[in-house]
Amino acid sequence: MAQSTEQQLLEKIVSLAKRRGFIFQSSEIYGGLNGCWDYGPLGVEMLRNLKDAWWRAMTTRHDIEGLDASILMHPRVWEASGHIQNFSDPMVDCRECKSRYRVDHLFGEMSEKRLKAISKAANVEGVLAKTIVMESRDVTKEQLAEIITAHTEKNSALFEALVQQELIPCPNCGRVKTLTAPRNFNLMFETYVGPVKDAANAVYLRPETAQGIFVNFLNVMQSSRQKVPFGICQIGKAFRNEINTKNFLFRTREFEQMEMQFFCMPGSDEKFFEEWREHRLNWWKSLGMPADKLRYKPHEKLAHYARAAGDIEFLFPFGFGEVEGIHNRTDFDLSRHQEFSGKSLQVHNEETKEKYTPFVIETSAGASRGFMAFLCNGYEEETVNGEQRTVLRLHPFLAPVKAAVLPLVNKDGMPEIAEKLEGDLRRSMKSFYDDSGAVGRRYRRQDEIGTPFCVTIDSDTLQDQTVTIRERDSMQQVRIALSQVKEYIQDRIAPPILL
RNA sequence: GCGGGAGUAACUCAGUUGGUAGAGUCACAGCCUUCCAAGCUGUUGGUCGCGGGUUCGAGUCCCGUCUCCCGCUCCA
Repeated sequence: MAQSTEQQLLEKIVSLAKRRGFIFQSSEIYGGLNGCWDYGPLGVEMLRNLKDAWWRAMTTRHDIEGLDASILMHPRVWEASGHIQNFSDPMVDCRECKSRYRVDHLFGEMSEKRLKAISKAANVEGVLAKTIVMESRDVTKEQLAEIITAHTEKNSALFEALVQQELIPCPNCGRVKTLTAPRNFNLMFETYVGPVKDAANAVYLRPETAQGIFVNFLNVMQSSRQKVPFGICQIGKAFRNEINTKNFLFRTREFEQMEMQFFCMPGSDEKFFEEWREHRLNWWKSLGMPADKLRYKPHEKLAHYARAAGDIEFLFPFGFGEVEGIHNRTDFDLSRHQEFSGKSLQVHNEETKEKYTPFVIETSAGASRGFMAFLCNGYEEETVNGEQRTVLRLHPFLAPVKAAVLPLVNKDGMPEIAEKLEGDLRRSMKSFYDDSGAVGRRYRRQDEIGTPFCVTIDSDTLQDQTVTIRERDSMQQVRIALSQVKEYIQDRIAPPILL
């Protein structure tokens, strides 16, 4: 079957990423591990640059503090956050047509008649009788789905009975009694503290970095002498046991987040949500993403904690995909941690002399996804003088190598001058010395890894101590004094300025 | 988890009815080269994804499995 152009593009990027040392498959010599990837020498430089750009954009503000919380946290954290309840969905398979469903999604297409029959049957089991829903007599699909799902998580007997009574057919093939017993899919990775594997000492690998920020809210505020409104930011790994990984780095089980939680007064939350949404979109643009490959998409269904939410999406070869989520988390998290820990997380309002629980605006960017997005955004093939040129148009701040130093030919002392210059540059930026093959070939090699500047030592250098600097995207050259090279490049690889 | 496609050198791929694993690129060592790659010489590099089976003999046939891509499903 013919592959789409987009598919070929992604494969070319994956291939380049491996060949040049950006991304390798995890444990490759053992056949790989599903959805796990390693960052090679160039990949790790670029990833660090990306994280650095984000870290600078956050922590150079007066109202944001940094944090690096432990990946393992007290298990109660995840009860409070709702992950233990909401991150495990009962799912069923159809034995005949092999379709898979979340239990709560099974009721969407059902007829009123069938719903009533289910309600009746379920009520016999005494499930609905305990709920408020029955008092209003009319059970909506959503309510029924919620009740049965919640019940099924604890005990699957009712669900199985309903299937056997031919009340829940497969929505796809329509056959009855073909659905398997519900199984819980827990999206959190579980491990054990101490050498004994026992449910009593089970802990989780964090599925988001946010909770480390919430539980440290007061610690940070007091030690840094901040006052609401202010934010706490953190970069770190998070883990989700996804059913399916997909699209190279896009959906993986281990990934890195760049999160900032902004604490504010209730009532100011909507204003800060808008501000941060704008600000974060601008950040992506400031690193070279064109407006037509970025969009903001509001969530249609809101999570249990959110009042407003949306995604910043980038146009990947496979279509638009989320690179950052913006959420108004309200006071949900702090309130829950207050409730579960018994510790006050309220702050004092100096004007009204009252205590309140701050609202939180979350900006949660994917470092791994962002990395892939910039790789895809930068990749370009073009024809120059009849020859193909592959170039990674990365923002200079993101580029893994900032400058290559090349002797035009390997004689007349050019290599010596070039090596000395490269040694000087190396102290303040990632640089590379290359003397193999024709200079044009060396330029193209640097283009392929996104090096923004190539400095060439030629015969003029021997005469007047000047060199050429060739810019990656335009391929234009300028001639400047050897002594000016470091300053010239440093001016042009600075982090973007964010307004 | 289901369906489809793929897996042979670091990369892209050939490999005929089952009969001694190949090319180009890349890399490395030289030569050549005075500004936009694919000139010359040489070299390194392969458990043919992995494990079984059939066979005198398997990259090739059969079974299982892993990984990647696509589509479903999933993605609080």
